[in-house]
Amino acid sequence: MAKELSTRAQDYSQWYNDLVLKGELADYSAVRGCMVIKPYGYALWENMQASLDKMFKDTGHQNAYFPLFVPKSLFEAEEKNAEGFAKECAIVTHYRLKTDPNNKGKLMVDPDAKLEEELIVRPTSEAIIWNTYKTWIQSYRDLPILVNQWANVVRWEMRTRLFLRTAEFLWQEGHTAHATKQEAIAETVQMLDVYADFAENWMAMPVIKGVKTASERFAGAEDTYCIEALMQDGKALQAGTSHFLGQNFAKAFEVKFSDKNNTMDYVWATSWGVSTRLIGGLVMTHSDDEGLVMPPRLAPIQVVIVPIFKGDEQKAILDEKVSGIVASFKAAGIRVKYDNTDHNRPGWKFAEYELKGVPIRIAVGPRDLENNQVELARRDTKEKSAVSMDGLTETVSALLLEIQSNLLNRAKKYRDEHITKVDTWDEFVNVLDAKTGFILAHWDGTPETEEKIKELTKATIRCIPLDNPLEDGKCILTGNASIQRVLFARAY
RNA sequence: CGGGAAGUAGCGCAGUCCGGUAGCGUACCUGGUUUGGGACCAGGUGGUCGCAGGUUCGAAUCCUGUCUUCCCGACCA
Repeated sequence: MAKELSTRAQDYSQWYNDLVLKGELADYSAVRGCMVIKPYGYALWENMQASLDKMFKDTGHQNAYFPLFVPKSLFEAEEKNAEGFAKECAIVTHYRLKTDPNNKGKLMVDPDAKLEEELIVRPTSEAIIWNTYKTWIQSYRDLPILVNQWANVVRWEMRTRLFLRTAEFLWQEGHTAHATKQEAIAETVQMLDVYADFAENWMAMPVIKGVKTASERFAGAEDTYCIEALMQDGKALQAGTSHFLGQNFAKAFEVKFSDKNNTMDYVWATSWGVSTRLIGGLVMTHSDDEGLVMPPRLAPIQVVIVPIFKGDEQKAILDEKVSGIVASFKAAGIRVKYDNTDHNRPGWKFAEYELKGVPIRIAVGPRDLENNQVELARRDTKEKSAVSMDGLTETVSALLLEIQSNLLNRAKKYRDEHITKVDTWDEFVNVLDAKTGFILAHWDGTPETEEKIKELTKATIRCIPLDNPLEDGKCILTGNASIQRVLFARAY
């Protein structure tokens, strides 16, 4: 029977959970705050990884892998970084269990197996990586180091949500070392551009590039650049960050190099990352009340073919005909699934693949064979049309591109309609509550005002957009002088 | 971590107040009829009621503890 979904209007949070669970992206697990990523969800992640990984390599980076555990003494070396993450760390204190003498069949932590030094399960890897880089770097000839790792990290969040905030999540973290400040800043900006490119052109999720204010900055960074996306409920999602770390980690870990003139200097650093949170962003950007909507470039299944038949004889004819179509699709690089299972009827399959967000559905039955055509349905607009079997691969390839760009345009239109310039406090509060979305408003530049606004409205400064025009104005809260508008929103 | 809700068959739920050995829908299996938007008929399989203690002749039900999840806050990518 029907898998009932909540609608966005009814209950946005429940709608999101329904899509993730019933669309079979992920499941809850027996572990607090940790989810099981199911094959369909993982296939999506693999497609994201593959695209990003290629972009990293095209910009000169290599993959490596560093340990899951960070000795406490290393973890605390960079003070601000340690402080920032201290409240959400999982810590390994023992290395052995033993059978509990007072409780048959149960295990207990062996008190004799206490570690000399606790190990922190990495919430991020700067510490262990910079401790390693120390041994890799002596001369300017060793620079730059351009390394990325695909890994899992653990942050003991108080409140978790599937993909958006889980205690363990998958991500990539790039960690680079440079001889000059300018080069490190250029790297930070370059990777931000890579993220923005990926978000817009693969995920079809428009983003605003910007710089975080001091209070929203990554712990241990000089500057945090970010991409901010807007979800359908009008809340912002930080989709990726790229940090200019200055010489903070080099100083904390004593990483120096000698330049051409044989003078010693600390190394300049960057780090940048995106996570499985992007999947949550993708879901909330495109999906509708019928289910997920996958952008073709990342969709695990781009085209599903549903045969319509009565009896084995018709099925055999269709199988034969469709196998040619499938081969042609595959040759053209199209990810296609032919669902000729007999235990679900066509109507069931239609609903199921809509829920899964497959961009294009092709239905083909005896009637179509007579007319040398198929029925083609697109997920983004729900339009159905009869198209010729001749040139079908080209038709489908072109339609996938069109759906990809339609999704981006649709999301961009929504996003642009939800960027509002306001000049007064009343307007600010009204827009935040009624219209929602991003708000461009003047701010006096002080952390105190930023904090006060957050307290009063739950809105935060998402970023100072990179291409921000300078413009004299008055802070919406204090009325003090301001030189530019900044981007506010309520956020995930 | 504070406030609220929940955990019973793969999934969605009833039963819990008032203790007596578990039920409905769906899914699944078998057979048949079906198949262009979530099929129908008949017959079946499947649960130590989240977990651990306790009270009792007897616990899904009462008591204590604990784990997980959802929603709203504080914290965060």
